[in-house]
Amino acid sequence: MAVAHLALKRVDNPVVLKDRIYEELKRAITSLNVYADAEEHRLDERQVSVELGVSRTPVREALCRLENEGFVRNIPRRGAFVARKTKKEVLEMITVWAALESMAARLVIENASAREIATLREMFSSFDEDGAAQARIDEYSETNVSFHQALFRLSRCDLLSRITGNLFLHMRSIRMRTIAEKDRASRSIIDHMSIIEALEARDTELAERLVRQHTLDLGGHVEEHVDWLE
Amino acid sequence: MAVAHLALKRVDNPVVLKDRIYEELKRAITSLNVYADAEEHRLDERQVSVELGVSRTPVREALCRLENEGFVRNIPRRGAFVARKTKKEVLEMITVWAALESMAARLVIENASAREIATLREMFSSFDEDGAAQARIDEYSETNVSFHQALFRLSRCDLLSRITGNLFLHMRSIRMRTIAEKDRASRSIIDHMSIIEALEARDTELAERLVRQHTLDLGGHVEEHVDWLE
DNA sequence: CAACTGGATAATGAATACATAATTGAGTAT
DNA sequence: ATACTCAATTATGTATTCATTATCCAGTTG
Repeated sequence: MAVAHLALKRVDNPVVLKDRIYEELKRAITSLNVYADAEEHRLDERQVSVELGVSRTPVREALCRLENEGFVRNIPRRGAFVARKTKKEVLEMITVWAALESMAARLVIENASAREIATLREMFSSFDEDGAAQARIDEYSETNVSFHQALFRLSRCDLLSRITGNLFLHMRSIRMRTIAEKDRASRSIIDHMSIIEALEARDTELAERLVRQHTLDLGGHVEEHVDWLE
Repeated sequence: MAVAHLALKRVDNPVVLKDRIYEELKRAITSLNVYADAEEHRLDERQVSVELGVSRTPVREALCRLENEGFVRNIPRRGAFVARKTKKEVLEMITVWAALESMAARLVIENASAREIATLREMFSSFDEDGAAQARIDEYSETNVSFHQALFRLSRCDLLSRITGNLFLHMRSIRMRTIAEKDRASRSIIDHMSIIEALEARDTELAERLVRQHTLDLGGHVEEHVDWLE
């Protein structure tokens, strides 16, 4: 009897409820603008479980994970709340980000091909004219995020990408506001071009310094101008 | 009736079972030498809950958190296992560590007093003679860890400390083995002294570079000599 | 005798039930 | 009328139960 040689793919781990709930809650939490209104966003376990059509158990496990990642704050006997970062915490996130991304820049120079680095430049090709970034600020903001994510991807270090992934989510609402402010976009695009040039020139020290400074500048901006964080 | 103005401290959150179980499991996991023997360490939910005298629910929540922090690997319908890092993952942890600690060095120079920096030097005072570190290798290893932790503490950045705290725990068993190897201790103490001198001189760029290189050297050592990681 | 099939067993994922603590509102007293 | 007390209600923390799935062993067949 001939054994059929089927091209079988390894079956992916059975997706469990708690993971899907985790994903869904994370999506929901990161898409609502936490800093827009003053009131606290409470996550009612029962309500969430009813809305998702599941019991409280997997919801609680998802909330545990989200709490550990800093998206949710759980107060015993009081319930779960969408976490709001203090200004100090935001500044610390930016500091960590600067540390990680400057290391990513080093690794990009070590590991990425000229072709790959060129893709970074191409991302900004449609913003060549003066003021284009400012004019299409939403679109530019997307590109901006993509640029930073690409930097981490090209570093070939999964852990860097993973840690930063959550930092990005935390920073999203904050970033959306700051990047939209006057004169930040044009400044930002100049920084990015300098970074790309340093990468192309394989100048490790320069690239590292530029990346770090670019992010720390954001920190300085937040420090000075953001007053809507406690 | 006069209202007494007592100096009241905010009452600490009621400690809940899942948190204590988390602490206890984390302690137990990080103290067993995962890389010593080949067999997988399985965490039986029922056994754990019976041993701790609680139900499975808080145990599961603790395991969720530990999984999220990378100490436990949960395979659906199979159970929880103590996570073993691959060589790639260890090298990535070291990379992240280098990134964070070199940033910490910058912040130490910004934020720490001369007195505080001096405490770093004092930590090594009892290892002054040549070979002392090598002779009392266990004691030196403790001091070594304390040094790095102190660096993060003096950076005044809680987030840096927190992220690194878990990295340290992950690295503990690995570090214990590598630091004990021939000639690593004396090399290590020289590095540390150079770092302290750079901090004392408030030479940001030098301190940053030395710290990064010290940690990346550990990475290089692991890359080259550690063959007991998959 | 070896290998495959099928059921028994055991453990995890999810749901439900129960206990405890916090909040809220009504009632009463000052 | 205001403020305090106490009880009812509600929601969280934990335990327990149920269901599904993976593993393992025995029986059967070639």
